[in-house]
Amino acid sequence: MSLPVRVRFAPSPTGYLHIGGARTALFNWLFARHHGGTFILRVEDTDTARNTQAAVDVIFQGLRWLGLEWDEGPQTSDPAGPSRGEFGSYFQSQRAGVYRRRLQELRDRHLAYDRDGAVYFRMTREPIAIPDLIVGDIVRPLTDREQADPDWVLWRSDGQPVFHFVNVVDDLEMKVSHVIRGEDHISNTAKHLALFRAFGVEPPRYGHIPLILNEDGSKMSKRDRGAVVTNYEDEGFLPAALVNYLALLGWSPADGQEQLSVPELIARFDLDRVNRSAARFDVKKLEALHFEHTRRLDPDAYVAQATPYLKRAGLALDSYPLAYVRAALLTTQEKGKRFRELPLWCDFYFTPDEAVTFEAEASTKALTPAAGPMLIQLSQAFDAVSEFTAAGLEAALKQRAAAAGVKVGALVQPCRVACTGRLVGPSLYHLLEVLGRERVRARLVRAAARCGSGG
RNA sequence: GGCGCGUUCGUCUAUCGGCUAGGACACGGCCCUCUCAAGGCUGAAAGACGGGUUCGAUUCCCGUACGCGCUACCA
Repeated sequence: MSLPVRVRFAPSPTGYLHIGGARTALFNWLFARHHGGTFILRVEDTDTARNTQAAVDVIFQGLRWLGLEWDEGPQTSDPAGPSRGEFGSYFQSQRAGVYRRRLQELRDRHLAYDRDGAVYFRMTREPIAIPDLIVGDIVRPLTDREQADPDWVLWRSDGQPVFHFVNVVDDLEMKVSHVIRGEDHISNTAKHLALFRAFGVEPPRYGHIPLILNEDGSKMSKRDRGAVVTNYEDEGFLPAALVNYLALLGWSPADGQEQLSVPELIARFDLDRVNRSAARFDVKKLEALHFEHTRRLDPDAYVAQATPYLKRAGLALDSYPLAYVRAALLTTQEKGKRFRELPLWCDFYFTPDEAVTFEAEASTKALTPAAGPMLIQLSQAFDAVSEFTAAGLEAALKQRAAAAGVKVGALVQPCRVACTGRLVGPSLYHLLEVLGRERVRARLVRAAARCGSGG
């Protein structure tokens, strides 16, 4: 590893960022960060019919959400816009001159020639050995078709260079040291190696990583929800959790530790512990990691992450004092839920007392005729509490239960439903404290009246 | 069809010839408990198949099956 590490992620802007592409980007990024190298973003936008600036934005947004900042590459999604790095442009659509120059170079050396209006590469007739950092050394003999005619097209008759050519030229020009990409490119590598040889330069080192499959083992297509990175953002997964999960698909640290922060991943990631076999995507495990990462978040970060999702869901957070919003959200942190489902756990904080709605099952189970008087008594007991805190409220409620000769649960559930409208939610005493004396009183009284009427 | 890559509990994985095959997620049971959880303890669960090599194979080699990739003037 004498040369400086330079790796690249080279997506084609097709309108979405594939989860497999995201993991390829992640492995490249981790490898670069681990070795103090450079992570390059290059946009392969040669398909002018399909590629749009909006599609480029989707990729940028996905990478940024995951925290995969690039050291070299475009600064804006406009192909003609500015870029960072000395080897730009980083949009293939802007690099026609480079490709033409390189093509001429091959022609001058009689390694490229015209046939039927296209330019062909004079491919080696020998089997090609592909050294791979992950799969091991592979020898790929020529296929029967290649035996008959090993040469292949570099430049189409319509005036466009082909993928294999621009890919190699760019890796060469951008001084890429390691190519980490999906194993679907493993056979293509023979062509790429031959091209590097034709240019008379040392090829990069290759590492082909296995594919990601659906949960049922089928191939992921763009139609699969789980294949699209934005869906994970919409669902409210923590990016650090997705990064952690993705890293574990095909790679594992020597000691088997599974919860890893991004800095830990950077410190420990390397190619020698990457697998060779395809892995299925298991949302349950992602959820488990999301749970762990979420609980470990510092309170301010948790509030900052959760807030946009709740606003998007229509909760009027802005109508409440910041301290109240913060306290309310923090009662949900230990639940470790996806942010998308957070409204189920905290919408009652942001609902006027008279507008709390009771779920049908909650109402029948907890707001029984017998519960009415108990709620009134509980309300009075809470009024008598000097400090309206979780500890004080817990003591008061337990005292009330003992005095009434009922189990604590017989009081807890009616109280919870009265205040939240639901049977599940954050810790009761904590949510009462956050709601405060006035709101709690109003809700208990209102629900008590409802008990009498039989729902 | 040809060539290449892959194959350990349901899932992700550990194992670099000695394994009573370990961990995590998911699942079952028990405990704890203000709901749902979480947490603690615990249970069930794997080496695709067939040959070799070896004192000994999950580990090395070959074959078969299955999956995937490439085999384009797609990327």
